[in-house]
Amino acid sequence: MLQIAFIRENTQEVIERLAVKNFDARERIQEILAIDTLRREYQKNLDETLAESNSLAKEIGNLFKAGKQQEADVLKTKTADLKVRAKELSDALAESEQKQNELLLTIPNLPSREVPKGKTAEDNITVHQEGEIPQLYAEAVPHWDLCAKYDIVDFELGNKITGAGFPVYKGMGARLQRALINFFLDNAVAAGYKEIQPPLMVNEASGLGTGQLPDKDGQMYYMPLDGYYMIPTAEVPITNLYRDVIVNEKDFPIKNVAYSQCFRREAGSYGKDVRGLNRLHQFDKVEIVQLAHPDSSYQLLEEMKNHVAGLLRKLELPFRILKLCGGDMSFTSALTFDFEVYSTAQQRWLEVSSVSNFESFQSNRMKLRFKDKDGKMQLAHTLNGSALALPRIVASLLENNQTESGIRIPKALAEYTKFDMIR
RNA sequence: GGAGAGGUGUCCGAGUGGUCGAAGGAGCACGCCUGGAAAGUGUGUAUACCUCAAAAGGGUAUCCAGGGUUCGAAUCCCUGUCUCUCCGCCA
Repeated sequence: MLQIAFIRENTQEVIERLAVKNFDARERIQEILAIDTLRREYQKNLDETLAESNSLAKEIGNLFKAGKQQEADVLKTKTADLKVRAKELSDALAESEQKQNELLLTIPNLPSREVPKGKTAEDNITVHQEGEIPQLYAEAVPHWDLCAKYDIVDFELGNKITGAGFPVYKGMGARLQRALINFFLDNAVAAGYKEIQPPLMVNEASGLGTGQLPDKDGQMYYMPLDGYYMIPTAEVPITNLYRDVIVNEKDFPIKNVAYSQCFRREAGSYGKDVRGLNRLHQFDKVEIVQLAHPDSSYQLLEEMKNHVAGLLRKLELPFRILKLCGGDMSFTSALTFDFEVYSTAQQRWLEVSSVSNFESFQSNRMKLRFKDKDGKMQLAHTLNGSALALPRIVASLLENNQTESGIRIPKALAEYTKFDMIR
């Protein structure tokens, strides 16, 4: 959430930068500013009214003590009017505050100044590419066929038990999953991230904190009986660990890593994009999250990118890094880099990681702050990235490493799987 | 799920319906003391919003949350929520 004071003082800049995200904020901002003026007016009047009745109450108390009943009673009639007025004003204030807040929640984060203009994924900029795209033998097939051939991921069984998008991992498939999770976690811990195991369901306040709500309501699974949401990513519980927290400036950067299953309704997805492991309702992901001092958040974003790149290198996967254009960025992000690995049998790039700096957008929603050197309260910056999401990594590992005699497991990973071929 | 007890500042902890943003302690910060440290000692130590060009200052709110009673609520009443204890159920 953007800060109202910032919008008030930098109205034109806010509108211009939001335009990079293809968000026409002109009308909305005017509306917010109008309510802001009104809100402050109510606040002022209410404060004055309450100040008056506070001082009258004090006087009445003193008169009672002095035994001056009658004089006290006279003042009492005065306070009755003030009370009515205070009630009206506080209702009006609460209403305008709520309205303003609702509107503010609908404004996306400002893109950082280096975000390229653009409307769709076509306009993203490839900033880096490395690794060789392997030459496959003639009968090479996409991963869903490999999954069936080696009986490692069973989509049919998942359909039976739950529904589409909930695969069952079997045998070496299940072991490969477990190996990848440990591989990713170990690498993150070695890089200084503290391992956390969070709840897989969160309450509404947490959804609001990281920005899934109200923007992506409908993309999360919801448990109406208890009012909980299944997490779409560990980012939600992990970042919300610090909701309403004043962290110690000396502790920056705070680095956490969590493995979790992720649940996404993926309403509106269809076609070849959802084939096999390409898009699932339940999947596994290791997520890294950092809380940072505003001065160093972009430096840390680079560090996170390097970490992710290092993982892909160890897995010997060809990958590229995209800087997302304004139109392809998420609601909450200020700058995002996507990592894509090449899936040779599908002949397409698959997104396996998204690394973002949210600046103070999430921390303002969460009231995640720190006291700076001058003793002033400041919002921290939050960052996160996938390191990594499993399904498409598995897809490309299977496809890129398939041979006539089985699927080769990269060396770094074989230490974890305890097998180097899937046969 | 049933019964009971309780939620006060960074922490511990006091609190009678008015003078309580809140005693006292610990912690922390800065100073004095010391060769240095400990001890001792002095001062300070919440957040949000409004007001003010800014700072200083001032106002309002906040003692789990939301309502209510009252001229006045940390204190009384109601609801919710969380924690603890006991019982039940259970991986």
